[in-house]
Amino acid sequence: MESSSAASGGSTRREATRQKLYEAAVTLIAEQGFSATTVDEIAERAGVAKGTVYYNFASKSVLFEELLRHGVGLLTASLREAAERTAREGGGKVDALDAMIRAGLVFIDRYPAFTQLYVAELWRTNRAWQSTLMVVRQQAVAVVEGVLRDGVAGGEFSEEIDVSLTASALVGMVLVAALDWKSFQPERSLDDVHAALSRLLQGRVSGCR
Amino acid sequence: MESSSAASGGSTRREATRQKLYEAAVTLIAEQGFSATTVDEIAERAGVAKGTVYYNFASKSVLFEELLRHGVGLLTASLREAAERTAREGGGKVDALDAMIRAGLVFIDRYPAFTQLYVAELWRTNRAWQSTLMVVRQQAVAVVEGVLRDGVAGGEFSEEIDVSLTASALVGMVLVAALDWKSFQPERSLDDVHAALSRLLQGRVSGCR
DNA sequence: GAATTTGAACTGACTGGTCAGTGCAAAAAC
DNA sequence: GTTTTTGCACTGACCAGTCAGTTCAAATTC
Repeated sequence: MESSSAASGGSTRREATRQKLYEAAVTLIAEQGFSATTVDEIAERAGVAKGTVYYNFASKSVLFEELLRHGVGLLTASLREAAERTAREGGGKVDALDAMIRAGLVFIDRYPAFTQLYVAELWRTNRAWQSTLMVVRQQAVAVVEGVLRDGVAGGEFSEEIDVSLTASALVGMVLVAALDWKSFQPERSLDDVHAALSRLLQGRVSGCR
Repeated sequence: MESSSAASGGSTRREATRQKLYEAAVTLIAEQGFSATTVDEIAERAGVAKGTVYYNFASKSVLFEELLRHGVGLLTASLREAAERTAREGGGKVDALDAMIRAGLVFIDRYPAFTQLYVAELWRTNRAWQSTLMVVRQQAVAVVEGVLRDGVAGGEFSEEIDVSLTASALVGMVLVAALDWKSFQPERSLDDVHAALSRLLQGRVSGCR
């Protein structure tokens, strides 16, 4: 009979409160950082009693860790989807990279606070959720690396390229450009930003005389 | 007879303790974040009493702000020097960009903790030192933008490029690649990393078939 | 050149406040 | 009638910032 649960993951009501808590936590932590954000603030912004936070999550750090997992899961899925879509449509690996750049921009456009918070935590050492972060980072970067590797194997990219470093650099390019976009020129359109990054990717800035 | 001070900037002893405090603070804050790092920890690692911190800096945030200013000052000077050197040696703007990439890598190689901490704070809003951070960021990015602008004016780069976005993207490329290098593949050489990024800059990954 | 003074630099115990996490009885939702 | 949420008082640890007192090297005096 499965009692009162929705299809997959537990009761709907509970899921809704958890979602509210995620949303409250993500913006507050993006603004202030993890330690500077209090559980009382999170509860207040979510419109929920403090006790409810602890009814739903074992601790403040657990809430944060699940938030990270949840967010990066969305990003990874989106990147993977973009790569697969171009493959289905018969595009080359350059098109796949370009589509992933766009997917990254769309993600950041939609979840700027999450991105901000993720970047702020990624290279920290000595934190409780460091291992979670590493796992989850690898999932996302692996998608980009996969496309690069396939491109090299298929002769579309030079054999000289360093897959993992290039993947990091591409991620960095999109990440920083997008965060600056959102922070300092939020009025610009996504297409505009995408065009600028495409141009850079294809070496039309400094190569290809 | 000018009493007990050394030539220019206040007593030497004081300057030495401030330096020790900077060094202690930068690593601790890079590891744990600003709020999670206590003044007691900073004092202990610097081998100094807590009171000394407050004798030398008005508050924890002021210490941090001065640290930021100090660090970004070093970076900006280094980028500017790289650009000027290539100009003196008759290199083009592509060479200047390449030299700045190297200068960025050298800086991050030398001050990884500072870089880490800077990235973690850069896109936060609502923090006391936000305005300091903006000013200081602009100084560094402006150097890259200047080279791009000159390159466009001199016909070396396409007129289509978006200067400020491209500058952000380039900074991001170097930043993320270097942080990943230091965090996950620290055994690699700087030349190696530099070569990979040069290749990407010159479009030899996906453009220029 | 020994004795004394000066003051910048430093010390560390202490204070007042903040915050994660708890406990629980009653209400609401399902 | 079970699950979830509420409201709120409470605890104990932790921490930024303070301040009365100490140190010591250079300057001054004798």
